[in-house]
Amino acid sequence: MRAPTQTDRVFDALGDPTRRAILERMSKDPMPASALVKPLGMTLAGVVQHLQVLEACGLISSKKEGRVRTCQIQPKGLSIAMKWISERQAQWERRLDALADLLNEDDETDD
Amino acid sequence: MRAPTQTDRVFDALGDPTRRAILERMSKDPMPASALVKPLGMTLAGVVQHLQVLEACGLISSKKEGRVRTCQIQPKGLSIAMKWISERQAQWERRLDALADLLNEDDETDD
DNA sequence: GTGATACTAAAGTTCACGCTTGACTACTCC
DNA sequence: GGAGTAGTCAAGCGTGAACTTTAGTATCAC
Repeated sequence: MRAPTQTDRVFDALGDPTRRAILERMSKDPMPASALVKPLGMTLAGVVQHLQVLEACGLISSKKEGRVRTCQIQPKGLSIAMKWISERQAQWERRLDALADLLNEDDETDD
Repeated sequence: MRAPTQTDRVFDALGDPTRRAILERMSKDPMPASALVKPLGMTLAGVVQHLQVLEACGLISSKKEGRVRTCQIQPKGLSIAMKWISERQAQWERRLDALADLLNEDDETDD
């Protein structure tokens, strides 16, 4: 219903194993779409659709020279996912800390 | 075709916005499934299906007491996703470093 | 016991997503 | 120019996933 945030789009993109495989290859080297056809065992059109999703959410960028479009990872996109995860972890740790404080207070009142 | 790894399962789970909403709430406080019915606007059965996915991949854990099953975040699950992301970022940075080294070598031979 | 709550399990529906196909454009090389 | 390559676009197909519904079990409160 509500418009998807960039975090939504990034996690949606990362949710597909083929797209993660693309990112794994691209984090080693930039490459054109056609280079992914054989390793992924899929048509060029299929590959391109994945690349569009990855580019739309900022996980990769691409530049067309002549007839070949070269794509490369955009680390900033990954850090959006990173941020969401570490926020959840931080929240959980804050909760544990608060719990510990509560227990300490009980100890003190016990004295 | 090949069996999904835990990383696959974690990212698949995180790919759904409803499941991320569940994790956001649970990182503040543990809660039973029924507590999510109203905020998510969905039947209990639907909520439980999401919780099963989250538990199967290790993102949450649950314990049943009486008739209520209380769930809480399992930070270890999140760190699996974290690891994958930082590996990609590290790979990309290594690539940039190698590129920089190459340029430096060229500079030296220019002297 | 009765009724309400909290969950479980199975089956059915619906719709979005991943992928292919086919037709097209643009560039490169002979 | 012609042949082959790289990519784009639109349409369509099939499957899986996110729900719901229905029916059941177990627990709590009275």
